[in-house]
Amino acid sequence: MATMKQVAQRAGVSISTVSHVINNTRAVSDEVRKRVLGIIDEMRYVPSAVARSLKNDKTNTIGVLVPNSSNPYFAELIRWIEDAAFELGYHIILCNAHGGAQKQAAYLRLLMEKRIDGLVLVASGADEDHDLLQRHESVPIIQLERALPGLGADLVLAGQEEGAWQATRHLIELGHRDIACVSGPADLPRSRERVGGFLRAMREAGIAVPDSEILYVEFTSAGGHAAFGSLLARARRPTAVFVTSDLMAIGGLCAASSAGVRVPGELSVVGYDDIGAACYATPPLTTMAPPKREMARLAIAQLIERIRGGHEPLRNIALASSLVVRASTAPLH
Amino acid sequence: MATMKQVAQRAGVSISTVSHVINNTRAVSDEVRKRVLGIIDEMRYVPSAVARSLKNDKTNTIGVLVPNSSNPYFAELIRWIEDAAFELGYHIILCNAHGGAQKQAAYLRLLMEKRIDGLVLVASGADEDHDLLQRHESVPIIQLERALPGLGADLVLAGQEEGAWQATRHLIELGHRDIACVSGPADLPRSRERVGGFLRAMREAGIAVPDSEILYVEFTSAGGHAAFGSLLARARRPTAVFVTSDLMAIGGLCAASSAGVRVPGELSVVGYDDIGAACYATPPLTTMAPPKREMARLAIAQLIERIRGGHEPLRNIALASSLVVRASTAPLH
DNA sequence: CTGTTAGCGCGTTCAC
DNA sequence: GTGAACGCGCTAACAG
Repeated sequence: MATMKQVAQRAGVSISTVSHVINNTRAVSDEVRKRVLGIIDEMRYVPSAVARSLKNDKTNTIGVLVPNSSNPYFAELIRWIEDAAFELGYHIILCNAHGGAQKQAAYLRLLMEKRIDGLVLVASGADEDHDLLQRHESVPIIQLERALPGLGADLVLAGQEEGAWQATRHLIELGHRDIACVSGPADLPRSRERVGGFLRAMREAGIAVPDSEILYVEFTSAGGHAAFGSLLARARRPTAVFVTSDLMAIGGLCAASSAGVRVPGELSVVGYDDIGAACYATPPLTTMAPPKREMARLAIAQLIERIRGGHEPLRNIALASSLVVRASTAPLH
Repeated sequence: MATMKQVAQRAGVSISTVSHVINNTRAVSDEVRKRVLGIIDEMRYVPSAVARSLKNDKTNTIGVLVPNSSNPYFAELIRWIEDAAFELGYHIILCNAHGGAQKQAAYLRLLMEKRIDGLVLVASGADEDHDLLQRHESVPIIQLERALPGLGADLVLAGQEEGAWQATRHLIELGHRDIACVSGPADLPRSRERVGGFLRAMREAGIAVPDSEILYVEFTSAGGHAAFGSLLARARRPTAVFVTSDLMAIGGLCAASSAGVRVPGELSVVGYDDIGAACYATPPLTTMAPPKREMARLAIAQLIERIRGGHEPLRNIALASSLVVRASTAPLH
């Protein structure tokens, strides 16, 4: 690939002149400018971001570390993150921690070597992440949804406890009292918060919740399917279920359908996340919708402000999620 | 962030010694090695990949350009691409063309500046992409699923025409003859190939296909929903539908359910892509499954071989998709 | 076994 | 309006 030097030589000017016509950083006679531009085009010269980065000590790159990018919720989040970053002239290095604390650590190391300008961290919650605290050194971090204990970084979230509370309220207001909760693994903070909101709503409504009404399963459609399977096999079935993610809820809907249980006729279901598929589930899923796009936008904006040297105290930005009522919930009988 | 020079100074050795202990690139006395390693740890020194890249003329980074990363099919593909790349020591820069030829061009430019080692190109098909031909200069490209006309690059695909043929055969073998086809926009090559396979299967079976039996809609669940809406409102309804993507099929299933049409009792539906949601649709969707993981693996392997200087003639790697029979298809009456 | 040195491609003084 | 020269952090070829 052509270099600036070659361009300069070919155009019969100095390297610095070429640099200046490229960056419009000082006056250049029209004649020289045209000539240089011509050569650049002719030689298909493309400036090297890596040399530039070395000089300027910034890469215009931000790392995005998520548990699993193929999960629709994260996929949608990433899409908006990418979008917002691109608007502001940044690129995304996509990193899937994918469960392994090991892979996550490897990625963090690589990101540091790459000298990313900032990091978007969507913590899985399996808190092996303390390694971060040591390494992040002055690399601005924005956390999405979940604050790592002790990591001094800004945070953007859409109150999960509050959202779960709201979803549960919806069911209670429809007259339901026998409400089960299907949650992801108990050790994930994301699960814990949502279950917390559920419990608070129930408590406030004066409804006792036996332990048996809360099922902890894998954070997948398969998990939801299994949970509904056992729930619906009971002698006394709940009349409604709050499921802490749409992915699980959709699995549950599938199980209900096979079991011949009508939703919402016999069973109301409300999910969480408002992934694209929720709208076309059978029946269309009532769910809590976090403002994914806004979260991404704010996260990137805040991160870039930090990158540009903002030294304000840490910010926690909390957004509200909204209940989207579709067809999977109905008044009790 | 600490630099190699500082480490060397602090350890009382030369810069090159530090370099060599880091890269294990020549013998270093145990004593010195330990000392240097100690300082490195103490100073939290992390080598700079950008300086290294400048020197070595490679970045260990590959660009991934897709139409829309939040589409579950692409999201799943990306996840496997990321996985395969990571295994081989490469990172991913994620780029959403997202429709705009403009954004795509901007990204390509940026990727060239970043000096990516290779590019994974999942062409949207809207062939504004000819700009590529000019710029890609010696940057190895691997195309997924669709070959850009005239771009001299390797290709990995899972025969779409063949897959569509197979899906249609499945319906025909179940006894269906009134089979409609719901396709994405007619101008997308992806759509055209799949419709082609459908038509071939029908023709081979001696079944005439009036134009009215092929609906072209948006490549989304909403599109599928709309298509099924109009299909099911007809006086004479098809008994089966081949839908060229699961996303559309799921939208269709939703429409069928609202219309009170039983699937597969009154209507068989087969999709394409085998996205995660297909398995938990209501009913679980019969669909063609491209070997996404294998495609990603092969694509990355081939790309990296090119990066390492492989100069064999261009390769077209074609893989077979497999039919996954679930519960959305049944014998005719 | 270790140190010195010359670039990699670019931005940026400083001098003309 | 233009050019020469230094250095960003690192690797590698060349001495010792």
